[in-house]
Order: sequence, then structure tokens, then C-alpha cells
Amino acid sequence: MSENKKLNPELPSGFKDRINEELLLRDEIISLIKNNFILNGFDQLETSSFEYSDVIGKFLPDQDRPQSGVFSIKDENDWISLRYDLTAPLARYVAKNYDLLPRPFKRFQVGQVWRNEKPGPGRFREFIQFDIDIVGDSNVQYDADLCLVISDTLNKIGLKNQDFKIRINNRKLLQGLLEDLKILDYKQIQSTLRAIDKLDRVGIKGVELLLGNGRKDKSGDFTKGAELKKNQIDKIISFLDFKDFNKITPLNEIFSEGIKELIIIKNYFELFNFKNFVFDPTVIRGLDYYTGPIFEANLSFKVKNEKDVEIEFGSIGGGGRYDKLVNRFKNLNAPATGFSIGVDRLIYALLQYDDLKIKNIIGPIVICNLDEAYLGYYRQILSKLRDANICSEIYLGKNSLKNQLKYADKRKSPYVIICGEDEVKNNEVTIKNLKDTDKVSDAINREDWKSSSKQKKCSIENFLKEIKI
RNA sequence: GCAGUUGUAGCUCAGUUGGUUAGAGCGCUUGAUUGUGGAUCAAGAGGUCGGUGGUUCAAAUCCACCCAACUGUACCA
Repeated sequence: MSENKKLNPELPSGFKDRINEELLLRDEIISLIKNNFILNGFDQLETSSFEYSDVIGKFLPDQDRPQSGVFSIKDENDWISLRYDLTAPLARYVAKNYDLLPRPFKRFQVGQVWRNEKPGPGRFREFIQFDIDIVGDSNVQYDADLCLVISDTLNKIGLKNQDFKIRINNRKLLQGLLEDLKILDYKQIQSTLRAIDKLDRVGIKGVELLLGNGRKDKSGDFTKGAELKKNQIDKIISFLDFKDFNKITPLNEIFSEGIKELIIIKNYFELFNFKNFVFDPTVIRGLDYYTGPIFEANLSFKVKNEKDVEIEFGSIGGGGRYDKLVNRFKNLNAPATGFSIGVDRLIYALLQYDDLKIKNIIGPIVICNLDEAYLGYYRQILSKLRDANICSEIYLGKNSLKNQLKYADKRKSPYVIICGEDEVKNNEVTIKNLKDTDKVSDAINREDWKSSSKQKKCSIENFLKEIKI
């Protein structure tokens, strides 16, 4: 590399550095979620970051869009990919270890996942998912139980019931409806479901257009619709308006099966006195592997973007029943249901949540270094602090005291300890309080500083009692 | 992928009908106190004006192409 051509310190698009403040909150939230899942009887599992490409999805790297969706590399003769979610690896794991696992197998997993696609606002190519799943039982009471666990977990993170709501629906209702309307073509089913899924973004009028011929977006770009007939569209739109599944007349067998499942779920909620849910026929979930109840957790407080504009934040997690996923590997009876929390999105929202403002970051107490000759003295102070479990360090650089204070300020240190000739001679330490940053001191010389209320001289034996963090 | 908008200092941006040495605020460094951070004042460092090519005596400014970012939209196991 030549002297004048410097490297650009940039990150690949869609990736992000994460700093101390964010990580502290993230770790705290992850551990709250973990502990609550353990409390609710779930085991932990960690699968590897890479999987064989064909194991985790249908996009094989040698098809027409080689890298689309996933990050893949060729390993000897096989293509392997970074996982794009935690559900596909779970299905693989269950298929591989089925005989050894208790049934149902209740597990949770937290970890990074990677998606090789265009990043958007709040959407990255590397992010954390937190999944909780129950594999091996088709009883939808397990689905209901998942919702209770999730709701309880959000409470433990600090959200109140009015801050979020669990919305539930059942794919079987949609399946029944589409069958009744004679919408049987796979592609048409897909575009119909996708159109409904967009209700929150494009509104009911937008959905109507997308079910019909298509819709133009703000920039003038045209999106092709599902091309349904007028009476089909009308029936779908009126279905989306139902508020109470008990009042819907079942259209066919699969439809009434869906209703029955919702009733079981509702009864289970009542048993546990759980009310923070709502039936919402517009909940769809994008993925097509869902086969039964589906659910989403939505925040109800306002969230702003970087430009301070309120945005439709959407869900912080969702999931549902997928009974066929393990069957891709073996002919096993492994019906499953799961819920996934988008941890990064949750944190993004929580950072703005009033009742959960980040606690003030507290840096280490910095023992200033006035002369290397006093290092032994500083070490005694450091030991006392650390023995008392107080985060602390000796500044080892050769900078001026002024610079050391600037450093401590940036680290958000609550105190600095200043010991020079005088203090060492008298077995004392000077403790300077940095916490109250509102007042600029007007002391101008050393004598003034000595008598300043913001700093105090004590003996090295009992200076600890002056430190209050 | 498609469409629209925008690319000037680390960040946020100004830059006149094309015209001398490209600016401001914030941040950063140093100093005003050789033992005192956050305020104030002063000085300083920091730019391939997104890239390449073209028009012109002259381009940050005009033209073409490319690249990137943002917004919307599509795809998303």
C-alpha cells in the first residue's frame, strides 16, 4: 500500500458497529429474556453459524440467483451458508437428534443471523434473533402457552400491558377462505396473502388494489396485483374486518377447524387470566411454512426514527405453528410452534421508551498518574477500590493532569483520584468528584482547588467511605 | 430489481449567472493555570468537492456515464 492511499474505514452496507451503551442494554435484555424462558421450562440450544445451504432453504447457490438471500461459500464440494434464521437449523437439529429428544422438545436460542439482502431503515444484514419453539406436539394450547411466555417476558423487560398487544389469527381461516373463493393457484395464493400482509403499510385501499390489478407507490412505481375478481376481493376485505371469530360463519371444514383452535387458545388465555391479546384477521406472517395459529407482538407506543419523525414501527416479534418443517428431513411426526423476537428492533424501540431510559453509564474511577515514581502508591489505592468491587484503573499514559481529567470525563468516571507529592508524603488521597457536571468551577489555582467543595482530601486508610457511586 | 431524491472537512450543512487561495457550526488538537475536566477566549490540524470522461481561457457549479447513500416499492426460505 502506498503512503498516500489510505484505507477507507467503512463498513460493508447493512453492517454496524455497536457501542457500549447499546451493548449494556442489549445484554441486560437478553439475560432477562433468557432467565424468563428458563423459568418457563425451556432448554437452551446453540447451533452453528454455518449450515449446508440446501439444509436451511430452497435457494441453492447454483440456481439462477446464487447469492440471493444468504451468504454462501463453497466448502470442498458442498455449498455452505450462514444461517438466515434459527428455525431452519432447529428443524435440522430435531431431525438429526429426534430419538434422543424429549417430546415436546422445548428450546430457546439467541444468536446472530445473516441475510444477504438490501438493508432498509432498521434492517441490517446481521442481526440478533431470539427464538423460542416447542417441537413435537400438535396441541394448540402450546401455541397459547408461547403467547403467555412472550407477554410475561415483555413485562419483565419493563413494558406494561398497555405498551404492547399480542395479535392472533389462524392460517386455517385464510386457507378455508381462499378455498371457498376457489383461489387455488399457488402463485395467486401467495400474492393474495402478501397483499393482505401489507395492510398496515398501504391501508385497506392499497390492499384492495393489490388484490385486484395492482397499485402505484409514492415514487410512481407500479406493483402488479393478484388479479382477483371483484366478488373475491369484496369477500376478503369483509373478512379482514371481523373482530370476533365466534361470530364468523364457518365456510368449510378447514375454516371451522381454525375457529376451534382459536377457541381452545382463548379458553387457555382465560384460564390464566390473560387479556392482553386481540383476534386480528389481518395478521398473516410472510412465511409460507405456517400451518395453524399465527401471532404477532406489536408495540403501542410511538417510535421515532433518527430524524425525529414518528414511524409505524410494526411488530417486535411473531411466530406461529409450522407442522411440516421437520418432515423435510425425515418422516417424523414433529409438529411445531415457535415465536421469534427481533432483539435489535426491540432495543431500538426501548431506547426511546420513557420508563426504561438507559441508566447512566458509569465509567471507572481513574487514578491519575502524576509521576511514575508514585506507581506503588497508586497500586495500593487501586487494590482497595477493586477489593471493594469498584470499577477502577490507573492512568498509565504520560499526559498532563488536564488531559487525564478530560479522559476521565469522556469515560464518565464518577471520581478521579489525584495523588502527587503532598498526598504521598502525608499518606493521603485527593478525591475529586466529576459527577456534577452542571457547575463549572471557577477555582483558578492549586490552593483554590484544595479547598473546593468538589474535592476532598482523606487518609489512604479510609478514603473509600467518601466514594459513593 | 424498479422509481424518485441526494452526494462538499469526522458530523450537520452553506457555496451567487461557471471566475482569485472552497467556507461555517459542532467535534478534534494545542494554548490562556508548568497539580485540575465540563463554560469562555485564541490558535491549529483536517478536503482526490462521490468517481471517470467531456464542454470551456476557467468546473464544486454545465453535460454524459458510472458508483454510493437515502426514501418508496418489489423479492424474502
